[in-house]
Amino acid sequence: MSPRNEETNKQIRDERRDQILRAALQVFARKGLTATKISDIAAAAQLSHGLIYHYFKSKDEIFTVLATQALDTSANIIIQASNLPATPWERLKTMTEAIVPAAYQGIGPYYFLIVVQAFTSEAVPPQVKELAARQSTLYTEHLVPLIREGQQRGEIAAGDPLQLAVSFTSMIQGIAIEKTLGGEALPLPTAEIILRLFKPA
Amino acid sequence: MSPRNEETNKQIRDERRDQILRAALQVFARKGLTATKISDIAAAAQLSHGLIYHYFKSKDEIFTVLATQALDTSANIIIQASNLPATPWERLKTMTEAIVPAAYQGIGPYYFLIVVQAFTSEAVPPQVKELAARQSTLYTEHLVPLIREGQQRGEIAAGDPLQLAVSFTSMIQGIAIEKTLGGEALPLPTAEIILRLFKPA
DNA sequence: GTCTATAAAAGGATAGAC
DNA sequence: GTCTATCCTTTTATAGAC
Repeated sequence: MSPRNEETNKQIRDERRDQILRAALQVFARKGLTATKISDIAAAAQLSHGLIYHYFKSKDEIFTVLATQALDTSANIIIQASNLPATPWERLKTMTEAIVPAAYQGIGPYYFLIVVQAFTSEAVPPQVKELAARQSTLYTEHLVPLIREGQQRGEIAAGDPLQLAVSFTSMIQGIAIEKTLGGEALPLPTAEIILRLFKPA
Repeated sequence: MSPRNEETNKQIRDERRDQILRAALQVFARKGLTATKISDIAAAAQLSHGLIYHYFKSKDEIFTVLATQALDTSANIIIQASNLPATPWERLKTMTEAIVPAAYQGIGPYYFLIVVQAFTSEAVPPQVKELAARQSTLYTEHLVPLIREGQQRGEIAAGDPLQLAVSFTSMIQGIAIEKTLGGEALPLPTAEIILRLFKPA
């Protein structure tokens, strides 16, 4: 029980935990929660399935951790950009340009797919369902005033602000889905194209 | 074995088959293929689970039937509108206005969710995966020339036609997802808003 | 900390009665 | 045509060895 062993062990534990989460993220994104077997995660992480249960209580717990990370991250992008000292249009632009790379690059798309599942599937743990619902209202609470303000300044097309907000989030989610189809790399919409949804006629 | 009994039996069989498919459509859409238990479908259809196997060979077969219906229907909308005798913009408008009610009304959204699953989940039967891949190329084969033509006429914004086609299909899929969140009825984008993606600056 | 072997449960699919 | 009871595979989760 020397201090050095303690520390080394903690490092190993953290490393393993991360390893499992990284592996689970990709399998969950591709197959969904229920279709993912613990043995799938174990294989992807190159660990025995027994060890998974040493680090997590259940499959649902792993999914919940990942979904929480994903939902929090996306919420933070919205909130941060909403509070910038800039015009509504510029804030919307900044927001979109922050989301686009997150949706397109690296492991970002996997997280988006987890979010999609959190929103769409009833097979998800209740805790995740609740969090998703809360985040959904959070989006509109930040986006709607932003859009309304932009409309008053004539920067954004007229119409129901909530409808525009829904259009925006729909587009983002749709892109994340499209991103996963592509074994071939499809050319995904740029921030400029997405922002056309808000352009006055 | 009188003719009357034969006919009546056929009616009953057709009725039951439809009943099962209708029930399965909604459960699959909400929970996904793997998370849906045969007993879920049976409960939704108000039939015993044993009877489901009298009409279908397996859970996968039911899903495959529904996915095929859904993918064929969506492909037909694209193809039909593509071949109209009208300007590219008008064809795109017709197409969008045909998709919007299909995505918003009645059981349409459920079918869209099945399509989303066909595209995104690896847990889906291989046959469905192949069909989805084929439909995906079909979309672009019809949309890309349409967009290119519209660009030549100055009706559609410049840029990679494939990228615009992907933007369009992403938006549609995203809307179908958003539609299912809403216990509360969210105001979904109109065809007019969707078409802004193609509007020249 | 990690693995293998085993128990326990869940769910898909079938058989046979009505 | 329909249901209930049963089988059996799959998968989750645990126990114990290393």
